Amino acid sequence: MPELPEVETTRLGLSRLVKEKKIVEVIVRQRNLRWPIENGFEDQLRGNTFTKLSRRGKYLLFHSKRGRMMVHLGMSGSLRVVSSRSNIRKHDHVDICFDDSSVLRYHDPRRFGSFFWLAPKQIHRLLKNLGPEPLSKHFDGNYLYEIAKRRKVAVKTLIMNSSIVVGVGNIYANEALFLSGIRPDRLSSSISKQRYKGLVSQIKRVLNSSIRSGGTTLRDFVREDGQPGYFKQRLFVYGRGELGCKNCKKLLQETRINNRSTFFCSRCQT
DNA sequence: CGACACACCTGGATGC
DNA sequence: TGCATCCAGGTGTGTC
Repeated sequence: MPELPEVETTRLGLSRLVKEKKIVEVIVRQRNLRWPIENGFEDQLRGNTFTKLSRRGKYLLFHSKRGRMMVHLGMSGSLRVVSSRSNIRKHDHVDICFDDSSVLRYHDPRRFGSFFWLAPKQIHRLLKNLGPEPLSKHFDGNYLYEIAKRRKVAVKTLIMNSSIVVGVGNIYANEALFLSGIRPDRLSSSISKQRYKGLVSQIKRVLNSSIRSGGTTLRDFVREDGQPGYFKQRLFVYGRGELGCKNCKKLLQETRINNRSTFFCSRCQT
């Protein structure tokens, strides 16, 4: 999936294309996503209009007068706006059709994504335990250090825990640890406050930088217009297992932490 | 409470 | 060509 930059890229791109249009039809071809799409979901949308598109972590929230549609893209989901209802591909699970004949179309081969309808003021249970936004001022070195010193996990596992901070997935966790010179397998409680300040600023930097490039496309992520993101070319470690460190040329190490691919330079990261 | 394995699902790459 | 195996951007749930 989509990590935070890809979700934000989707939000920015979709916003003007879905707002202030009347929804005339909703077609759900596959209800069995990560959680089944509830019966009645379509009825909440039909005749409705999106007024605003926001994001919490990796969840997109489509606001309307009657409530909000909450969407998660899972590992392989993407949303785009197409000009007509035709040309349906395999794994196009949801169509939201507007009165100008454009269609907001959800595509997701692995079906780890999800769609929910939220009543006004309802806070979904999946949003209740989320940590701060990584790009907000609430996420800083002091905050992360205070949590880290009480935990006994690898620092990479720490920053990928959405109850501590949202939006840092496997790609950007690898990148931010490289940029701040911290080995991903270091025990969270063994790292100084100063180094956490550096880590936090690199997390913010890499996420912002990727949003500006339209996110990272590895295989199937596409933006709202069907174009890939261009941040892949600027990755320092993720997916570069056989290659040398871009900084010192030493061969990168590849390992697994929490069963996720992990890349680092044993010279530049300590 | 924290740590961790496992679950959900398809498709692409790789190896025999 | 076919089949088995492994791996992939996430994260909630259950168990200890």
